[in-house]
Amino acid sequence: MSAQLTVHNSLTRQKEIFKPINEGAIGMYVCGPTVYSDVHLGNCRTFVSFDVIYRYLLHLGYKVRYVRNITDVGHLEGDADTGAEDKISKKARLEQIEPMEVVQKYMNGFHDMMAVFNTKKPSIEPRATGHIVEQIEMVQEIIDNGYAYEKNGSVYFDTVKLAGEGDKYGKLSGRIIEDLLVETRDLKNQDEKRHPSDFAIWIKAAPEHIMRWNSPWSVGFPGWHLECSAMSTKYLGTNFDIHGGGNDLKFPHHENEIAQNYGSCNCEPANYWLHTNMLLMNGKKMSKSVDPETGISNSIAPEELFTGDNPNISKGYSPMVVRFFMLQSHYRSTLDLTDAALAAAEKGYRRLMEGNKILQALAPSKNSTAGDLDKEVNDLIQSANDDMNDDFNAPKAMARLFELVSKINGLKDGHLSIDQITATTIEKLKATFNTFIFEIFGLKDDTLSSGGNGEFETLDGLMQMVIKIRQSARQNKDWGTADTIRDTLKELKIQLKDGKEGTAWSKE
RNA sequence: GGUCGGGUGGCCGAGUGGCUAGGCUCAGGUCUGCAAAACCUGCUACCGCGGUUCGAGUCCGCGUCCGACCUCCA
Repeated sequence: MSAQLTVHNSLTRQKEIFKPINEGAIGMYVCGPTVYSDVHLGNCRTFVSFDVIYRYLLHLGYKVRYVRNITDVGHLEGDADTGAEDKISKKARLEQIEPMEVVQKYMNGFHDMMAVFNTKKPSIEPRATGHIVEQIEMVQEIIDNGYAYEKNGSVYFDTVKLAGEGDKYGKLSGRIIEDLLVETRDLKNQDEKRHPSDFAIWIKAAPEHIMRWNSPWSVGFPGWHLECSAMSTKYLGTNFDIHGGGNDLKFPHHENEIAQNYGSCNCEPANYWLHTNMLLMNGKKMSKSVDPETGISNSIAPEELFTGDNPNISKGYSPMVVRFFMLQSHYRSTLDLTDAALAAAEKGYRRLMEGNKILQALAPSKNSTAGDLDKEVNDLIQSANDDMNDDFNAPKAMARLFELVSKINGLKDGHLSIDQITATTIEKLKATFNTFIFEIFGLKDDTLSSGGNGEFETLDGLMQMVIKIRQSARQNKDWGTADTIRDTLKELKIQLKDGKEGTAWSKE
């Protein structure tokens, strides 16, 4: 716990004090999606995790250039050899449309989903096809430096040469070249490679391959790993602060990225590598294959999660509930998505939002003194900040907020005395909640009618009228009318809460 | 087989040497016309076996189970 930001660096496998290259500014590159199909829910978790990291860095006052690419060429099915097919190309062939149509369609869908999850847009979102020139230049540099060789129009990275120069190849993933040799299966066109662990950085296009560009070596297309090296270098420089991505990208993608950067400029791209862990469902990896016993597949699309139209869940959950659910675990831990866990998250999310509403309406006492409670509250606020500094420990910071919610409810209930908290502390608490919930965690309060244009005011006015009518019925002991009003509202998913100081309402 | 990471109370999930995580569920209570909400109280766990230590979910060793990557998958 300290005021200093520490991050877990995958490269060294330990927490390190974060020091940006240029004071006050941060360059961050995160591997974006390959847009050949609808966005995967696990992918959403990764980007929500990095969204919180991005938001927190901004909150700390850093100027952040956040680069997240769109992979629209080069990601192959199968090994990166000429026998395999580009994912985008394949989809275009199957759907009989232009590759760029495939890309546009799924990129739009991806952007929509990112908006639904309330993630901030990156500063730059470069596309691989828009940087073919840069990639060809990088291939040439790597060849010139002797780290790559051309064979039959394709260019391969010489992993053996790099591995011979210390720990430069395999450092991130903990792999050594001898192991790679043993593990590698029978691959097509292996004879073009000098070593099985070598990987393609330029691939000669097969006749049926639609996406192709001219290059000094052949009409072809860049290897998948190359785009991230080229684009991160272009927008963040040869050495930048943070590189992130899903855990599963560590090898081969990120390892090869590092290799390419060494090969082209003998420099290590990022100082800190951050990797998010996987999202599981019912304790297992999500998989579209159907279980022969149950007849259902262990997978769910984001839309299905919202609508509830999936056998793995009992009802739909709002995007903010899902985001809250994701925030309750650390980004480096696996997260198990189950119906029960989502239901729990939904309740917790509402408790947090309700707590904040009560807090914001809280009036400080005029004759208050800083008692024990004042200190407790200040300590909890400090802890929440410290937790975020400790490798972005959002779940722990969240726990601190819930402890504060407990205090807030106590104040509302009269169980705790507001005289024990100074007006300054109340103001600080209000600001802290708004900052954490909306700015850092990126949640939105969807328990309110969020239509804007005074829609909420209208609804609230109506509700106050209904509550008044019910109140007079209650005073006349007309329980039938009072309960009819309550039950009817419940059907409309509006809950009435009878308290000591009158009745409040909220949307479920 | 190799590499990496895990096994925490009914469920989810923090926590790296001694101090209540938190959310949800469940049980009892306060309040309430009844209910809900809110509040209070209770349920006090750390895969197994060794070891280090005054003291270990927390460090070390072995075993065991699970997941990821190595092969398309975030």
